[in-house]
Amino acid sequence: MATLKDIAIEAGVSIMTVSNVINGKHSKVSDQTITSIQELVKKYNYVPNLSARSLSKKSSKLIAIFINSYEAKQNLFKDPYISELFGELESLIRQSGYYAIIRSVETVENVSTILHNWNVDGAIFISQQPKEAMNEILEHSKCPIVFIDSYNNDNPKAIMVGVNDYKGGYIATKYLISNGHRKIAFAGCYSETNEIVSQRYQGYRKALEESNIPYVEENLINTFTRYEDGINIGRDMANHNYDVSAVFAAADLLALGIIEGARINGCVVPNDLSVIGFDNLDLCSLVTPKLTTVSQDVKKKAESAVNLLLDAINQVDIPSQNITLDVQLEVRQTVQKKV
Amino acid sequence: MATLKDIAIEAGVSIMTVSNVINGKHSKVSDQTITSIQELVKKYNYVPNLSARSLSKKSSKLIAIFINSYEAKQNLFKDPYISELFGELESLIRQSGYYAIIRSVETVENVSTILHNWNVDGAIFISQQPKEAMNEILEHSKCPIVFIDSYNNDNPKAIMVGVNDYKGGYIATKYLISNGHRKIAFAGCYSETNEIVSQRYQGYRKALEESNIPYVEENLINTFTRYEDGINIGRDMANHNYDVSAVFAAADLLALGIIEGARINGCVVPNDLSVIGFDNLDLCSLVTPKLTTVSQDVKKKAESAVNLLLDAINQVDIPSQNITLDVQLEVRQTVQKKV
DNA sequence: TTGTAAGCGTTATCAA
DNA sequence: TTGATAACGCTTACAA
Repeated sequence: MATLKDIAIEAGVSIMTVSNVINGKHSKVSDQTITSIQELVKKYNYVPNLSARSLSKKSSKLIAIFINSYEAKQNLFKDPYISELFGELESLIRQSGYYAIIRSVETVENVSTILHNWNVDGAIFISQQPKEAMNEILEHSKCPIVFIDSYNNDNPKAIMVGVNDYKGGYIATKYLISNGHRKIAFAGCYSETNEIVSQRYQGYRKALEESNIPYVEENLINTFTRYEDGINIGRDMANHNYDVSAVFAAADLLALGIIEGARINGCVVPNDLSVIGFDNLDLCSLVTPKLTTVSQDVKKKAESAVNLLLDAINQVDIPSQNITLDVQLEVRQTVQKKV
Repeated sequence: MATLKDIAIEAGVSIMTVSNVINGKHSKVSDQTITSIQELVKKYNYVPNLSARSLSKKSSKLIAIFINSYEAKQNLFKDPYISELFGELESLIRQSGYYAIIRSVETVENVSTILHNWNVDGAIFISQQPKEAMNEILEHSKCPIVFIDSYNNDNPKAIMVGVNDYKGGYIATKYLISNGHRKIAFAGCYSETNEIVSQRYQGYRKALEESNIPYVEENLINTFTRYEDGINIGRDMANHNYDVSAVFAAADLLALGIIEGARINGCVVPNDLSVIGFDNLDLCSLVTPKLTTVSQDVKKKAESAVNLLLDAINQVDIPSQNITLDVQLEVRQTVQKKV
């Protein structure tokens, strides 16, 4: 591998002159030497050693993408929402001239180690982090970090990108109610620490309340959000283990599973059961019946995350640290008027 | 950030002593100093600067994962097979003490630049590469590279991991024939350069030939392999644009799309049409009817790739450079005896 | 058991 | 416009 030194020697100039040409500081070099050096660069296929550059500049052009190691003991990349988001992020990072290092993490220590190991310029978390973890991570790091889909109002260092989960839960439930449903289940991975789902759930509760529909505890179905989990719930619905005419599922995959599980057991959506999902995966408009769902714009989410991060890296003044993207209802075919 | 120097000063020893402790070369340091240094390491949360280490060791502990930028103008991570494979690879790389850098690439030059920029120890391609691209990449790189799902018999430097695509096409078609089908379509992204699909196709042809079934050119359906592409094909099948009673689709997603497209248009699988897919995604056994498919073991594929790569990095003698994993037929519910 | 010196490839700083 | 020098944080090789 050719180095600056090699080229400098062959060109009969100093290393710094070559370095300046490489870095486009043309004001500091004569046109003559520029062209002669550029030829040599081409001839030897010179590419800068980024470890060396990183060492000397104290900035690596690396962005770390972190993801939780497992959920339900499963490769998280099997989740189509996560994969799509990841693909968009990678693409944007590359187009911005950065390099993406991907890392699944189990503990908080893992994170700061990586951050310092590689002198990364910034980081993005693509799966939700509990508030305590966020605070600990932020405390130990000096580079900006964007958290996607996390909630934390207390820490000013936290840069967050998310969607209006509360509104999502609200409009979905409202829509079911406006279609005459009053017995509505909420299905999702509900827990104190899962703010996303809590928010969607709060929106659901609010909509019920506004219509004076009494809340029924049994209608909160706490579950993982994989397709197979939905299958089980759909089966239970078909078997009338729940007294509901509609379900709001906090993830499309879960909703699709519910529909399938119900169908297998003789309960047809939307005739016998109305279902709304969340995410608006491509799949929603391809299956039958097409899934009515709360849509979020994954591309925009990725863009917002990368833009915020780059602004923070470049110390651009950011109007607001956080971005909450809007959601909207995609009305399709899985909700029917209750007669 | 604490450095070796900081710790050395505080401990009143030389940098090298600290370095030796960090690297576990305990034979070279007295027990006393070891413990005192280890305390300081903990106190200052010392983590080694891997850029510096990489620079001086000429090895980075980085493994690059490459993927083609786009297919059908689409984020490739939307493909569940790719995502799952990627997730497994990331996990294995991490567990092996390496760091994964992910990069989508458009041109061959991109690749060698990254390889040299970061001094990566090895690389893995997770989407199929044409032979010429492989050769060019290998020529310009000195680190070992594993190609998943690529075909190249000519280049001894190429390390390849794949599945027996030919056999997959063969057993799928054979199974359809044994169920009385004689008019069988092949659907896939067929082209001269797409060896995977060509192999599956050759297997299909071979099976037809063995049963003296004349080959019908119209039954080769050349298509992208997304769900939505399948929808269109299924519709055409329902409308009898093809004179077939069965389809072998070169990807599960495509097969599922075909089934759905057919169903929407009044053609029920397996009663009116038999379908076999390829990959054995989790989804196959969750949908109705459950998809009969040629299964490949994605986890094993990822393991094979990482193991071969690590062996090559560590110069372990490898019995064979290449691994071809077996495939088998998963008989489920989408093939019916033709009456 | 401990330490010294040189070098990895680059950039920043300052001098010529 | 060009170059010399030091520095980034670490490891290798060798000396004490």
